[in-house]
Amino acid sequence: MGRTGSSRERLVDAGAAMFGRQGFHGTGVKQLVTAARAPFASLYHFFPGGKEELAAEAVRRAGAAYAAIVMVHFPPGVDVAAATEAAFAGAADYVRDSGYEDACPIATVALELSSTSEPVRFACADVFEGWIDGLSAVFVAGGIPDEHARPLALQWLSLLEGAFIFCRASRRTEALATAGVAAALVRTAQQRAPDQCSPGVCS
Amino acid sequence: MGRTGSSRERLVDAGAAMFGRQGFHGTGVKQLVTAARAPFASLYHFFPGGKEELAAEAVRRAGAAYAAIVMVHFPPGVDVAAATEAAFAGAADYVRDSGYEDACPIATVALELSSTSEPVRFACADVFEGWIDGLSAVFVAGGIPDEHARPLALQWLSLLEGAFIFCRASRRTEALATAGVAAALVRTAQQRAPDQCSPGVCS
DNA sequence: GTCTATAATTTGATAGAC
DNA sequence: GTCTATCAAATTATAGAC
Repeated sequence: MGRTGSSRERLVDAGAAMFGRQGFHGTGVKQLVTAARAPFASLYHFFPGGKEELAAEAVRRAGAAYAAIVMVHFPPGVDVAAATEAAFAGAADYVRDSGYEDACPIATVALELSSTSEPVRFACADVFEGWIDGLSAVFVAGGIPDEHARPLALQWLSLLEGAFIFCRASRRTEALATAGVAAALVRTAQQRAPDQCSPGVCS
Repeated sequence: MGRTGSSRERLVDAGAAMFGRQGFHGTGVKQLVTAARAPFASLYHFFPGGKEELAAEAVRRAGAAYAAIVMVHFPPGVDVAAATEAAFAGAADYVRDSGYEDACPIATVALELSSTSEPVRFACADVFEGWIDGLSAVFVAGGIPDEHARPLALQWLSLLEGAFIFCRASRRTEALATAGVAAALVRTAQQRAPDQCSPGVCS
């Protein structure tokens, strides 16, 4: 985790990494402060709400970091379908290279806490909404009609998140490879006029 | 949970329900035996491997039950696209009606334990593989070319699993509705000859 | 802001009688 | 197979000195 930044920063970074890999309930606060090389008391000094408050902030940080990783594949002017293929291929490499430990940094926490912690659920929803908005924007920039951008982004991200689950359980990248092909269908929408829209690419 | 079946059966049923909703680490063994109305000692009598061994069997039971729920929408002769729309609409109703607590019964456990419990990871992978095979079979029966069936099933399930995550976090059904439209694209593959296959529906 | 020590509870799991 | 009692460890969180 390194020793960069303040104790507070290191706690959030450690939380982003550990909650993402082990989940919320699978990560102990002692393990967390140790990994962060932060004083134990600092956790409750900076986050009076304890583990839950730290998790909410860790989710936001992990979400922002992951958005940046995905958006690297969408520089201005890039072909949307080609970028999609590259993004899914990159995700597959990343999951495999981590020994199938690292995939989506917030999905596990989202599923664990969406029914029991409103602050964390809201943080997850907020991160997801940011991803949808970001993808929609690059889709529009890439020539996708405005009204198709959001549903396509949602389908694109659903394919990615779902495939992550299958890849981690099977320890194979087949699901991400296959999902990437489907996500690249954005090019189909790109080549159609809005009034000829095929069911499946718009909702 | 009822008081049907043996203690062993009730433990597995309770595990299937509670691990699905609260995750593995979020469910305590005491809470579990209480819900199952089973003697505490029975857990370790029937499952010497403890919580982990019970979880592996609960995953298999929950997976089989969920497959049945989905397959209800695919009776012999049904139109695959129509069945897909019905299945996703049914999933959206189910998630909403549960207060966004119940979605995929094994996804949370799969993400929590895929890196730390080989028996549970394998059970999840096994269940997923069964779902893929089952869906592939109904796709083939519905006229999808053999070589397209498995990738389509994987894409279909990835869309469902991913959308579940977004729906639970956002407490809205938009993601499932949108993913359902994309999944219904199977009809596109159905109407194309294998050699004219569009990228996105085969891999 | 960080230290040490510990409170208070819960956890998963076991022992031995019946 | 089930009972009661309990263990040892880990858990989140807090108190009070510095």
